[in-house]
Amino acid sequence: MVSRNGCVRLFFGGDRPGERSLPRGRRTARPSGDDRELAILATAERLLTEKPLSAISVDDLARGAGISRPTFYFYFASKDAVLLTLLDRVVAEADAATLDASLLPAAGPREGWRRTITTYYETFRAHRALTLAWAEARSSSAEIRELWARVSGDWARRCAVAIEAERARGAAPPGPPALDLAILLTSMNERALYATFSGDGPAVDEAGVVEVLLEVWLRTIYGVSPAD
Amino acid sequence: MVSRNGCVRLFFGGDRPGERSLPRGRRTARPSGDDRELAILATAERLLTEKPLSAISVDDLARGAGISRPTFYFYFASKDAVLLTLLDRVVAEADAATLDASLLPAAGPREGWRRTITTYYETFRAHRALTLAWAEARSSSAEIRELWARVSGDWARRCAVAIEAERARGAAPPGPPALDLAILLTSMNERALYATFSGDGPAVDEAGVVEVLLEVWLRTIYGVSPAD
DNA sequence: GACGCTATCGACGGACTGTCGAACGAGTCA
DNA sequence: TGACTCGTTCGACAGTCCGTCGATAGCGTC
Repeated sequence: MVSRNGCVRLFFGGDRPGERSLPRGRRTARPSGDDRELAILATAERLLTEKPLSAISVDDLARGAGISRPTFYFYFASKDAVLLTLLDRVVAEADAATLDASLLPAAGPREGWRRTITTYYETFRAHRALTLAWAEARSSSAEIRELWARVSGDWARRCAVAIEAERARGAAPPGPPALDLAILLTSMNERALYATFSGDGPAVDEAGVVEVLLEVWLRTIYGVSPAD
Repeated sequence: MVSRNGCVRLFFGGDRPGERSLPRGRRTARPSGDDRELAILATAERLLTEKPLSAISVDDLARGAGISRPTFYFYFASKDAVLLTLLDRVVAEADAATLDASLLPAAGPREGWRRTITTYYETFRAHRALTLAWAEARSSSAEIRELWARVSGDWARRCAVAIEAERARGAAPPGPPALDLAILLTSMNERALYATFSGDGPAVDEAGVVEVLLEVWLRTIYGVSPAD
């Protein structure tokens, strides 16, 4: 009796929403394992829009998917594993969106950076509940922490490359190491978007947050600081 | 049988470390309630340097303080209440440090903002374990979330006032609402320091983080962004 | 010396977790 | 046809943690 995990993640890694394989007409008496899996994932995403991750038990997920608690463990090793699978999907989506955005030609730096920030913003806004759960689970699950570290590390490295390019072509002045700046700016985006989505703590309102973020990015990358 | 909480928080609010009242020589047979309280708090702070908040049980705290688990509940309503008490102390310390820093005259803007950021940084660095626990508990406890919201809100408002003053005296150019900028910059500091302290995810190293943060603040407050 | 306040703990009930082992249905192969 | 496997399911168990109730014990005090 081996858990199906791992396979699940690979499955979703290569999957695009709405592209499920065929068994549309014929049906076996019992729903298939894949249906169960999807039911668990759907239940998780639905419940997360209603209450925080910590208030959702394995039993909730199992009942929501129409199975018993032990059966849940046949599909996923834990509640965190479900979240991880869900996040893999969002990450894939974000990567695709970033790629698309980077292919379009930009009118100028402001336009280019605005698109970069907007892409990031829209991707997570589209999965607001998941984003909040992600932040919550980062404390409790090492795997989720690692996934996050990888994603935000990639993101920061990509931005650093872009900053260096701007410096190389003379559009941006020299300054602190580009990677350090990129890390700080992406950290700011992460934290600011979390605050805006969750609504606790001081936050810039949802309508204006991208423009203000953009302004901070532009001033940081293209501006210079005064000498005392 | 009423829990002592609330009183506890007031007690610590007005307390400075090392200023305990007198019974140094004489001793009652049983350690007093205040001793127990302090023992619990000390145990919590010690254990937090060894493992994350989620890995510490009420039983751990009780045993560490030399009492049984039910007795723990005589002193604190929950594990989170202990953390809240600890955090109140750090917040008081941070407020005092900020006040001290704001009284010194600064040589110029760079020097002034550096001191502001350094104060914030040093205060939390001095209680690294607590800072990480704080972030962890923000998901699970509404009270801790509110304390955090209050503290970081105050902090952002104070910075906004300073930015407006710089604009008023002509040292800083106009730009987005000062409070929005202040919220983003303080969010950046918060997230960046957490990353630097915890070491997971991309982070600027501890030696350099204040200088790079400072550069982002200065460019954002005093710089201008290019038109496309 | 009876009363009340502070402090203490054993024991309980409840929520949740993760696992073990039995069982059941569907396909396959002798 | 029966036996054997494999994927799937769940009841039941053991374990951890939590928060509470009720009994009790010392200390001050009126």
